[in-house]
Amino acid sequence: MARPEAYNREDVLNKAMQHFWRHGYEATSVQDLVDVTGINRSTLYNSFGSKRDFFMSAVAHYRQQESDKRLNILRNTPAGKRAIEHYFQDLRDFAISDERQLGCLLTNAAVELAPHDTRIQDSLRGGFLKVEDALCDAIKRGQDSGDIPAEKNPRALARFLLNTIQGVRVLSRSNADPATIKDAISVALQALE
Amino acid sequence: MARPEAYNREDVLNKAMQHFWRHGYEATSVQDLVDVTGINRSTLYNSFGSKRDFFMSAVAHYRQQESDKRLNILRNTPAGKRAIEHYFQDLRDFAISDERQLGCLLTNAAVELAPHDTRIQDSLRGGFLKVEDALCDAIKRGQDSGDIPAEKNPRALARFLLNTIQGVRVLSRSNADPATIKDAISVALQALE
DNA sequence: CTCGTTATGGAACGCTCATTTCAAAATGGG
DNA sequence: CCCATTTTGAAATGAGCGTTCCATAACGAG
Repeated sequence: MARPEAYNREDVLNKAMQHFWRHGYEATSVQDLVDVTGINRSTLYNSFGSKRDFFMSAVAHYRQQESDKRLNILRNTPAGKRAIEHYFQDLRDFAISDERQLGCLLTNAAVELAPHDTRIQDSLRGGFLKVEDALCDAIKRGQDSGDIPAEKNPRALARFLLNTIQGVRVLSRSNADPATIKDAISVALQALE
Repeated sequence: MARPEAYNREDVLNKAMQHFWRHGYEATSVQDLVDVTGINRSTLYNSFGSKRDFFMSAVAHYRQQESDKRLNILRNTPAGKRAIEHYFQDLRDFAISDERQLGCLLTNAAVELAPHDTRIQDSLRGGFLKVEDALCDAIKRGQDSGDIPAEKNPRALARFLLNTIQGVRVLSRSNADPATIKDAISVALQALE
């Protein structure tokens, strides 16, 4: 009953997300978004709202595509300790091969925008909490099966691991020596012993 | 033999640093810098160069004022383990009382700019390496005095602690729950046992 | 007191920013 | 086949960006 859209929403969101991920929010102009997504300015404003709205959608898209993909490793591996080791192995492999220095969109956005935008801050803290909770569940599974010492506080351990993840995201975005990242992760995982 | 400067260089650098620290690079305009430092536009360009140059100077100023201040805790406490504990206690106290969500200027700059500016990236990596080296020295002192297990790899441990610091900087900038930061640090320090 | 030198104030530069406007184009139901 | 509805394209908006320019002010040396 009306003219159909000439673009694919998923595709556009993905391209915008990639650009924000690499360049950050402020350094990305609406013109950049027009160029990289291939859609028209009007289409952008009609379908995705303001630049800030578009960014929020890109963050949500990231949480669905990238974040959840990695969280599922954590949730779908029954053995808790193995789940965590697998998760950090993936994190390490991505970090040391991250030649474009992407880091993590959520971490990047937190550092750039969290102090000035509570809407984004809340979304990001929600994303971090999901990771913390998934880690905590995995730790408890590991304790139940005897792979992780029962006397450890699972919540504190999960928070520590979340903190370690954030550190790795910063280091890989700064183009740190891969050995630094490897060492940081392998020492961190000693906390499970 | 010529007109003297009407401003104090240290004072101007300090005010600019504070503003960049809180707002980041891109979100800070030259007009903001003029307003916050009180100096004139011409004076700014004559004495500090471009906005990017000014930012580099602010980062250098931060490394001298803030970073070195904390590094001296690490270097001046003879007992290595105590030095590290004291350093992290300071980090924790700052992080949980960091209501303005400043985080660390070096970390913030790394996340925002490192992938796009090798000049800044090199400066920041240099700053991180100084922390890593100071931690490594402190660990070795702790091992010599028997406070830290001798079988631990001091370099790997130092890198792990550096990574932990970066994580804390991200979490405090995101306005994380203080308990999260406390847990992350106290579990991390178990690595010295 | 004057002159060379440097700092200052403020206007002006051209450009890019995020956002809006509006007519033209493209559809499917009646 | 045409009309109601929505998307699309391109131009325009005004504000703000980083940077430059130049006349004026303020000093120390001679």
